[in-house]
Amino acid sequence: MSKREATHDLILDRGLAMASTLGLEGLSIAGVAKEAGLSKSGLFAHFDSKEDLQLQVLRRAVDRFIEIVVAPSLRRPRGEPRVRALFDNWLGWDESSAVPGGCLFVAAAAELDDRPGPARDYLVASQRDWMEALATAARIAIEEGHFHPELDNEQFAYDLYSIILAFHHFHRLLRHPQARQRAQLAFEALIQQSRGPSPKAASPAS
Amino acid sequence: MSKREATHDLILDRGLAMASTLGLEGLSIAGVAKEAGLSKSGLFAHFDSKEDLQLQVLRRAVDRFIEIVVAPSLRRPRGEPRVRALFDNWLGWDESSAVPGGCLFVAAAAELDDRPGPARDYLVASQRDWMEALATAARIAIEEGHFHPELDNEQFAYDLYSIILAFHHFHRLLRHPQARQRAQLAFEALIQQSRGPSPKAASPAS
DNA sequence: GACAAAAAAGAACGATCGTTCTATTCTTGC
DNA sequence: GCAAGAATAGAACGATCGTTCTTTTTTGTC
Repeated sequence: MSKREATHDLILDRGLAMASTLGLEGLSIAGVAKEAGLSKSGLFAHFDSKEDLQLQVLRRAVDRFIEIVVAPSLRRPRGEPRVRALFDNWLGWDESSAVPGGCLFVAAAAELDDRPGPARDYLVASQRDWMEALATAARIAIEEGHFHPELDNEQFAYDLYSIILAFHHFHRLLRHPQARQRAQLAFEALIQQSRGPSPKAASPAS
Repeated sequence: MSKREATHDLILDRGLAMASTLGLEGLSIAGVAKEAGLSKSGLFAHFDSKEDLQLQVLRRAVDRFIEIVVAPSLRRPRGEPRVRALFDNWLGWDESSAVPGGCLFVAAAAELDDRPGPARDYLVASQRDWMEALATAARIAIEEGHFHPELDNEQFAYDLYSIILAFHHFHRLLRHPQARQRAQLAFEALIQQSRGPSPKAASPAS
């Protein structure tokens, strides 16, 4: 690895850590430069613009997420065990040293949801990929006979995502001591519900 | 209402709308001033600092949330009807004209979770109040015989919150057309589960 | 170890930020 | 309608922002 690549890597890692606590917009060239032991212009030689830095930090976050969450889960047996691994590793991601300020995607989602541009486009695309990966994991669990055949696997992905988002909210903002336990109870209830007969027939009352 | 109060009110309403799209940190004195038809210094006469403006905008958001979500729900019958009203109005809040950029609390949560200060303190306190209100609504539904007597009402509050957070994520970021329907299906499943025998006994497998 | 190329530093730019000051305009009570 | 006071405008501050330029240092190669 050339010196350029090594420095580039270091910048992105420090930038990712900073962005997780300060947000993508909170990233300042001077701040990242200082953290990486560079001057502003020294850092700037690696990027076309601040927008470019933000985008590359987002890409780095996706890379790390795949390393920490996705890849290990794919090495687990198909079906429910893999779904459980996805959930467990996903919870762990939020406390990973790669993102000391908590999941960057949650922070970026709030920042970018009304700001069009390449960063938003990339975030949306990667989130859709992730949702499809979750739905696929559920579909495999159906094929394996672990989940009920009529389970709505897209709804499963939505429900799983919602548990994690609430965990992030209670853990990071409210510092709720039982956040993880709440998430795990919700997950077990979801698994239970996914095994049983289709609960989709619930008729809206009132 | 004095002129001062009227201007103050206008500033906070425009500030709230701007903060919902740009975030609390994205609020600039110059930007809010322009939106309110004032000069920078004219606006500044109403606030001690930018931090003060942010805090007061947050307070305004809580006031509006109570008007739009909480108060109408409390006028509904105790028990499940009130729980349903809370959920419906909460979904509506995210599309209210008061917050054109989506729920400010979600945006503020991501921004403030690592930034200590009065704004964070206030957000955390108001979120805890809201969680207790949700748990109380569930407890009342138990008392009314609508929900199962052994339902964990704090877990119910967690589950309800998670549905809304996912709705916000899918609706605001991914612009998912079925976001609302997904949220409603999840809500019906939660209600169903809250009526039935306690599902807490799910034993972690694997 | 000299030399060419690559990488980083340093200085400076215009713009915008939050904030403070003084001057001006508008409201309000008589 | 006039004076007193409140409300706002305007100008200016130091700081920081992203960005560009030139100069210096470092790296890798024969």
